[in-house]
Amino acid sequence: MKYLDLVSTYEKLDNTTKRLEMIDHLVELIKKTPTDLIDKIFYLTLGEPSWIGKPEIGMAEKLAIKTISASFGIPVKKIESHLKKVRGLSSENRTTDLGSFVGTLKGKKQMTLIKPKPLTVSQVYSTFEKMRTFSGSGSQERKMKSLASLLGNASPKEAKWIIRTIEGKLRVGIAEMTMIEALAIAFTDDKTNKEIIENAYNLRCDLGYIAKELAVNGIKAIKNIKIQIGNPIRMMLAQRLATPEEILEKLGGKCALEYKYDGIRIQAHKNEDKIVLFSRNLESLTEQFPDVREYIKGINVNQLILEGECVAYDITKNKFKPFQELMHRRRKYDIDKVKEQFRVKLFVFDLLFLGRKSYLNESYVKRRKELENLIKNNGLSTAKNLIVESPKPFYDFLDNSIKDGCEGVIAKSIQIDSIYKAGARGFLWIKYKHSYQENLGDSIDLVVVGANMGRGKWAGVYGAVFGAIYDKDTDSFKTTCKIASGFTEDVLKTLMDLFDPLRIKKQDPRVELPKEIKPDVLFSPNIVIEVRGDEITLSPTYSAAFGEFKENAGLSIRFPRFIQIRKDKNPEDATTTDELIQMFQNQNKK
DNA sequence: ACTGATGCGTC
DNA sequence: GTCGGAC
DNA sequence: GTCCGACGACGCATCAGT
Repeated sequence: MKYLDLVSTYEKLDNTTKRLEMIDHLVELIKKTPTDLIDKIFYLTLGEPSWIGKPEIGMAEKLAIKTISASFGIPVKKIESHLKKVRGLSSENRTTDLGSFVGTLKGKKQMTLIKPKPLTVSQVYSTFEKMRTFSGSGSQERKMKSLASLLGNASPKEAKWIIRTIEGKLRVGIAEMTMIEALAIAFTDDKTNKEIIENAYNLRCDLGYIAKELAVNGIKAIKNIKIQIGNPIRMMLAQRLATPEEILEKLGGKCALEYKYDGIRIQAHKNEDKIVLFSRNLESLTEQFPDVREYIKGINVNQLILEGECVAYDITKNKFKPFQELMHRRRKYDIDKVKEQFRVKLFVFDLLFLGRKSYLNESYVKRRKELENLIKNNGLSTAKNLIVESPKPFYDFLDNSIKDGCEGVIAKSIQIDSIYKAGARGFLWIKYKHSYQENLGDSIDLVVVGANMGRGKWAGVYGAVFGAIYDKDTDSFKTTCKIASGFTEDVLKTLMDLFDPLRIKKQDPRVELPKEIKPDVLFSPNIVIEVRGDEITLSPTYSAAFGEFKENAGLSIRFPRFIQIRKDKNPEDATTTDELIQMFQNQNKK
């Protein structure tokens, strides 16, 4: 099979936003793919499952640019400035990426050369597989060589999509759910079968495998896919709603509330003495948390799958440590040392498998009850919970969760149909975070001092904007975060016009930008925007309130999002260093 | 042995 | 993680 | 309601370059 067959599907997908049309194109592709390549098609377009343990390719935009620079003899600087220019220009089409650029380069070069033989799917796939295996000194060079030779044999269109694949973003508007629907139609002529396929995918988490199984053994085999201890299960996610009242209504007037701990989610599998741990995205966490493995080992059951939130805990102060500190535990080396320094607790909140039985289709109430029977006297706790039937106790429980150092609550359906449903499907779980409460005092006003150009669907507008606070003592503006979320397309366009007259070539002397941060464009400090965040964090990067709480650290914002432009504010009216310091102190008192 | 750049994972 | 857009 | 893809801060691993 030619790689061009794949590429032409990509091109078609790229030219439409209609989902039904996309599915048609995918069905056509799947139908003409030989059985032995079906899994590879899936891996090339969606990526391979990470829990299998293969190393990543370890190559993304910058290294792709370096490769292109070497093989076409164009300086890296020139490619980067070209991209910047082109990203600032057009908006209608999505041809402003590195992949398209390579395509045009190839186009020019090929005028004089003989057309290369078309690449095959296996050729491209196996080159990527080979690149994963390179490591150690000189490995980057070898990866670039592999990529360069692939590009050398590629037509302009092939080159474009090879680069997009390497960048890790096809950006054509399809992902797992669309592929599943296409599978159902292609192999069973009945799109309602997507539920069966999705169900199997939830238990196997490898669409390449599912697709091949479907191609070889049909839908019957898919129905037979069952939980295997040691293979992760796709995690159930929570929806969001704006108020506790809405949540209660959605869940039928009553629900269970659980603390939403600020840590990382762990799915633990126990088979006799063998324990494996998975993250939310099904990466292995087994090696990182030997202490968690011990806790699980202590449960007196042979086969078990459960889920919980793993939080860093300060034993002497008897309270949680910030999420940032838990991240010290996500490491490969010195685990035994760091495990003492950052003790960890696991708050268990769900049971998926016990003995020989799947609990996925049991109700929340039953799963929770079984869980509470299991988690006794073995170093584990269940997530704190309460059943509520009205807003008042909801708010009280929420307040308590914040006082106890959590982010908020998860509301869970206690109806009979409240099964464990993988993916963010349905409204059986609804999260409500402290930060959703529209407390005006929680937002901050930042001066915009620069921006980066957007990519993909944001080509032609700013992709992110740099925000700074005002430091009265030094009469200067200190950056504290980038803001990219919360903009509508209209606002984004408005910003282009608004900042056009404020563009400057050289950095304003009153603005302090950390050297790690590289804006595409600089603005003279003028426009103020309102920004909301979940939390103020200690920052190794930003210079706002630098050194105030920690050596060589400033303050930044977790999950910053744009609220509105504040035309009524002058740059000197922005949130000040003192105010930010005050906010940080208040937050840590809780 | 160290630093900076880059990638990739958590949220 | 947050968010908005297209369906 | 679903699905998708724009983009955030931050910590660790890896590699190139010194």
